[in-house]
Amino acid sequence: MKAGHRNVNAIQRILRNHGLRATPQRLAVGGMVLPRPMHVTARAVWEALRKTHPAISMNTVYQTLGQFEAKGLLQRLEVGGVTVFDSNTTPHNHACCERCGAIEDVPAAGETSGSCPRPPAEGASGWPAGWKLTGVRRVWLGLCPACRASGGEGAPPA
Amino acid sequence: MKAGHRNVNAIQRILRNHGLRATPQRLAVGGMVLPRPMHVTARAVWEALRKTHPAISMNTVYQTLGQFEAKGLLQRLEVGGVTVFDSNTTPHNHACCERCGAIEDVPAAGETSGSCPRPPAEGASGWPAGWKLTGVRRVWLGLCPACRASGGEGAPPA
DNA sequence: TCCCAGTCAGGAATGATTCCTATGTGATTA
DNA sequence: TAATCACATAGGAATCATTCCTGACTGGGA
Repeated sequence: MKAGHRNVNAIQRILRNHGLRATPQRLAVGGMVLPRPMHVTARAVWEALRKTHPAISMNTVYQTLGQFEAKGLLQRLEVGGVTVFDSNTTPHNHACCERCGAIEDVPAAGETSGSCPRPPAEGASGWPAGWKLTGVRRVWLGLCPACRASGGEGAPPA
Repeated sequence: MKAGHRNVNAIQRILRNHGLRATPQRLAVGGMVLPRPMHVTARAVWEALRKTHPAISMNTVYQTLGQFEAKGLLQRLEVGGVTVFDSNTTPHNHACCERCGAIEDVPAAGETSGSCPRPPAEGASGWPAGWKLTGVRRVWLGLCPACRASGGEGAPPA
């Protein structure tokens, strides 16, 4: 849970490698989201960081997350009407719980190989006429294990 | 362009069949979005209907669209950070222009049959452990024909 | 040490969506 | 046809996420 110096140095290196100044705020945001794949909202980051950086503003969090996204360190998702940042930037899909909003990564495997992370060849059947496709987002909808277990198969969200 | 009586009657029938009162506002919303597949935002509906119903409120539009969605007459999409309602409720995918935000339906054909509109068999490789999947949303990202033609292959959104 | 670009915090502004409430209206029943 | 009631509507306030603006601050190079 506690970010050691090794961690901080690693984040610092990542930021500098991407042309970003390693400010305390950015190190804090990076130290929270970059070490492992996770999904967070801007608000969640802000609330978590206020414990260690009481003065940090939402503005800074949004700006920092936006910069991380621009540098390819994060991926922005809009799932279930919520904007979340995903620190897993490899091609993959997501499952979204329709009851609690939980999001889980789903590997792109198990589908027609290459059909998910990359668009099909232009002109293939089903290709929207005239479009230039560059990527695809796939979101599975359903119930997460917790909601499924709590008999939520039809119950409304909490 | 002009909604004839035949059209109004058809909408009226649809509403009643779905247990909804056929009020003028609902007929107006339904007459605009139901006759043919289209993608609209709540605001677009509101602005269009103000011409014929100057007093209609956003509240009513949101509520009506929400009811249509609840009855399965519309499908709600969140694409590119915008909420749009799609009157094509058959299983299909969407292409979204990253420049102008245009949305186009993409038939589910041309992919592994059954892999898109329906989730794979539970337990298949790539299935998120413990989840109960009920559906999938796939969005192709790219450039629409218009933006592509206007040399927008790298230009920023207007 | 001075200067400058990049950062930051705070607050205002914007825009979508939802909530609240009094009033209006369609459908049902007598 | 009139009375009644539940459902709908309009209007406005409230909420929430996100962005914009501004002035102050900071680290690094000249």
